[in-house]
Amino acid sequence: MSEISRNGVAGGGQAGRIGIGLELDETHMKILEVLRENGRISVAALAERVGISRANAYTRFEALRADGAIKRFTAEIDHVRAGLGITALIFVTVRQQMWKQFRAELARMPEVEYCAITTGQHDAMIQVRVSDVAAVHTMVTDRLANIPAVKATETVFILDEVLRRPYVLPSDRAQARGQAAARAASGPQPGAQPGAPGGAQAARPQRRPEAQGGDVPLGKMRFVGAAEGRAALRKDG
Amino acid sequence: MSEISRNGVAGGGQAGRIGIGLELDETHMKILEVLRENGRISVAALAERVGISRANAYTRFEALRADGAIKRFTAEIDHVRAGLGITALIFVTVRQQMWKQFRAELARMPEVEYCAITTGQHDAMIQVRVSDVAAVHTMVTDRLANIPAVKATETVFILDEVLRRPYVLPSDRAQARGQAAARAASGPQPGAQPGAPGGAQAARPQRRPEAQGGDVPLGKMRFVGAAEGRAALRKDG
DNA sequence: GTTGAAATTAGTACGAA
DNA sequence: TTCGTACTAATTTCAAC
Repeated sequence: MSEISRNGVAGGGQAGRIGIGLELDETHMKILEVLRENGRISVAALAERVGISRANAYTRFEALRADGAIKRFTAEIDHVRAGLGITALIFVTVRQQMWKQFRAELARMPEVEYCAITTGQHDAMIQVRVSDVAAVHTMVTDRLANIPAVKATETVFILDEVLRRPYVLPSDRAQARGQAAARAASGPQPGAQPGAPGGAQAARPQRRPEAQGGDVPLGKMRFVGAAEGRAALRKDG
Repeated sequence: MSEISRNGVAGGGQAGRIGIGLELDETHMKILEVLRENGRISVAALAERVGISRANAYTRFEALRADGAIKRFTAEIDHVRAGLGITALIFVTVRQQMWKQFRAELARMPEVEYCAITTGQHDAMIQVRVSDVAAVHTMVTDRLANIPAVKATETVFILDEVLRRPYVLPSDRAQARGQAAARAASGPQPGAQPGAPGGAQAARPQRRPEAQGGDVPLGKMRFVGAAEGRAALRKDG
């Protein structure tokens, strides 16, 4: 189990939760959508936007929080303004049976913002934010190199973060499918507004765009599977 | 300019902001730290935790928001509970001079949660969240393959998200450095609390841990530079 | 930049549909 | 379950210091 799944809520008290919890209906999803785009909205305003009563909104809000469907509320910071203008991805190959140590060491590195275990050539990807490129070098050669669990690393720099979206819920999907189908009929629309949330009340046809013939030869697409024994390694972390 | 830097605040009105904006002092940083771990805290409680008056907290809070240092407030959702249990990373090689189109198409794919332009073998990394593995396949072969800008892709699956931290501010760094130095003197402390925010008032010695002899041969560490002409390509997106 | 008081709003508890 | 209302507590705003 990951740290994320173990302690979903920072500072919250509902640790060790197991089981499916509550079933999320469409109203729950609407609440999550609103909360993702504006985490500081008042419950009263939330109720109005979702179209339910205030009391109901309070009940569902608390349920989502307690259930863990909402893990936490956070402010997205402009890292450049905060003095951490350099972002890098470090792909790490981890020595077998040493995941636990790797994770423990990760927890001690505050410059690590995100870490995921992946299939493919490497075992994990970590994202770090630091003040300058020298700090990346220090991070990799001094900090990561001192972890016995780390077998090898590969570092790339992030030049630009094009997109970071909070609109990732199944309901968006249906909407996009409809838009895509419409586009397929009417041609491209370059001026589309990517992040505009206004479509919450819009109709969401469920048509799916059919395959239209690719520009990329399928041979150039690689799906990279897990390295040997990766699945087993997940358990001991 | 990326979408992120162009429209920092979702739904906000302060678009098109240029320039350095306000200088962030230590109090601003404290505010950001608190807000990252609890985006729904009241300004009154925030003032108390930071150790300033309410009026001051309101002023600074608004300044940070208007300046764009706080881009938005959002709720972190448990994607598994929300029905999007599969996360994948797709590394994309983009055809030169077609970044603009690539970005426009990305904006139409709601399953894309994050996209960054990187140095290294590929040009961009996108993170997608979908309901099942088949959807990843569909996404890559049907959606991405139809974008002329996409030359090639490589897909890996995320097996587990070990860490997602909101505690990424320069002030954390000094604290961690002090901890690291202390550890170097007193031995490892496996039971350390990674995400515990309580250390806000703690002393932050600025000592840096010196290099202690690596376990990883330096030859196994790769820093991957930008592909040819990448810097130029950034401008036209 | 701080404190204190007024106005507004948020959160809670209840009965009714 | 959900809604509507009334009640209590808290927050935000605005003033003077």
